[in-house]
Amino acid sequence: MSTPPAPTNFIEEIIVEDLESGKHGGRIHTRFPPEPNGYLHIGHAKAITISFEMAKKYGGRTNLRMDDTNPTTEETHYVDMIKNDIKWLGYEWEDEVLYTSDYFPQLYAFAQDLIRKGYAYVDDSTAEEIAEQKGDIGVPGTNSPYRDRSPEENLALFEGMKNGDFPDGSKVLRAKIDMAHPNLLLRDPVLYRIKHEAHHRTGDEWCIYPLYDFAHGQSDSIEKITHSLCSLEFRHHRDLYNWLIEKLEIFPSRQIEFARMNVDYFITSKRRLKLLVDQGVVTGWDDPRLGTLAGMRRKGYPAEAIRNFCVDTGVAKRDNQQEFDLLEFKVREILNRDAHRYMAVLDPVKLVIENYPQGQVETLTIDNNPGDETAGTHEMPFSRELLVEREDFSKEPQGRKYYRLAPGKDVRLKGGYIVHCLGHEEDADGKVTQINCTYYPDSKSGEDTSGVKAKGTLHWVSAEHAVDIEVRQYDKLFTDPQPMNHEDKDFMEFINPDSLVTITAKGEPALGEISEGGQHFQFLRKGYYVSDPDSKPGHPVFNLTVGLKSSWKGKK
RNA sequence: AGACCUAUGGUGUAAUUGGCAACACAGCUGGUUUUGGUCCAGUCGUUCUAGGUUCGAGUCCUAGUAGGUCUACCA
Repeated sequence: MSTPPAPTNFIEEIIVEDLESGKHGGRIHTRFPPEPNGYLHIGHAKAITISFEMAKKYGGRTNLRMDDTNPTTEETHYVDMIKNDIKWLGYEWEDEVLYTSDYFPQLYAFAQDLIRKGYAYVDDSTAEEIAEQKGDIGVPGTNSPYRDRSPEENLALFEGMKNGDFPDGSKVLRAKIDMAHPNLLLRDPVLYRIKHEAHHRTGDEWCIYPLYDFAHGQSDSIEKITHSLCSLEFRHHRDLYNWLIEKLEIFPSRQIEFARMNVDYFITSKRRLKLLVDQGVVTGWDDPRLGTLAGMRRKGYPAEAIRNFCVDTGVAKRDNQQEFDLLEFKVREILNRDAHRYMAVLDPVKLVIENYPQGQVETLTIDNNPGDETAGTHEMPFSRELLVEREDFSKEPQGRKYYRLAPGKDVRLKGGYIVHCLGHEEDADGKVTQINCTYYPDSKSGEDTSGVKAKGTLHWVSAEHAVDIEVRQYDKLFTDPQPMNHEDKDFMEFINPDSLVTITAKGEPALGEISEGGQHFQFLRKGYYVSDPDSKPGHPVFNLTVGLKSSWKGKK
């Protein structure tokens, strides 16, 4: 066997150790176990990345398993969304999607085994009574009065539970461990509860359902998962995970916990996400302002960028808070490489080239990506009347490092000519209505013999040929990077009122052809944009993915 | 308060397992550029505290401090 790749974090160190010691015959098998009751978000992306990449790196496999043990909250709809999101992220699971619910018969048999061995009992206590029996942190609990029922009686009662002889909440199956254990989870945890409720896959077949602690580890074991990776809050569950594996004498999967990733401006709490959707703060679970996979996809974040972000932020056991800047860097990194450059003027003002022939239209060739020769070119019309960005003109520029339009300045129109700014016209309110220029006929891009030097280059569109495009200017959803970390204030108080500003902009003609979502562009000098699924023929819609980085401190 | 986990620049992650604390992002300077983008160069700044072991400690030991997790018939 060849030597395994060098580990880059503590989990990989464990994997390498296991590989070298020949544990499980050198087999590596991980799993991602979402509960199908909500949408996947950036935190899940981290978990997915860790489990899938780890297996990939060490020649292992990864299962996708729906952890569907609670019929009350789970729906098939979510299963479909989850599968779609994971595929989009770029991962393929082993074989078919697996379901914890497929193991219900096996889990039931495990429970019977536990009962026979004297490690579990049926308890008639109410939920409140069980809570009381738990004791408290640092205070031992008390035994349930039903704790010492015989295995025979327990077996019969448990079967009765399964057969629907008892109403919801009247009985539970509990592990018999230690009511004084310092880990509260080992104070006779509930293993099975009665729920006369239809399950999204097993229908009415069952009226008892296992709880997480009696389903998750057992499912890992059934699938012979070697390394079960989960987040830190499950640390205390590991003691129970191991106890059950030991008592059941089943395949010893190993649980390893890592710190989950937090990202500035993103909320990952299912409850809060739902609140934002229900209250109409955002338009849905796929709103581009949310940290859901569906939202980030709609915002134009490439899957590759999200994967890189998750991988490059590493794996450790301390709480972490990732800066939004890094995520945006990862997004720009991919988009700069891949996105084709087009021109769109967000806040247009007319620019007239006085010495350019009336009615003349030239077709100019624009590089799709100056950093990638293979990306090709596209054409756009140039004419006497153009539209340029209002902020690219100044009546009285401040400072000598001003490269844009101002009286007396020379500026290159990207892919076209250099123009000389003469002045402007304005309305009664002092608002600029037109910029007047002349152009240097021998300064055409690619064949410039004018000798004129223009420090600035601007984007533009031909007024006559430009098309209306709907542009959704997204900004961060919150005004605070960690809106839920304020003890005195609710996170809803930090909603950014300007997180979405919708405008009608002027795009170059080619943008008018866009009629479907998911196409990435760079609007020259403005930012990266993606066409939105709301786009219709004749009505293209673009979402701001991320702005271009700017080192210009003159404005904004 | 019991138990468990964690502590390295502004953020995050490394450090050949006891041997010159590095990489990325962010910030700041400058250069290139038909995007004030990209790219390139430079720069800023770090081992929670106190003891101890050792020729030598971010790493090992002790004590403290700080943060996190745990008392659902949720996962």
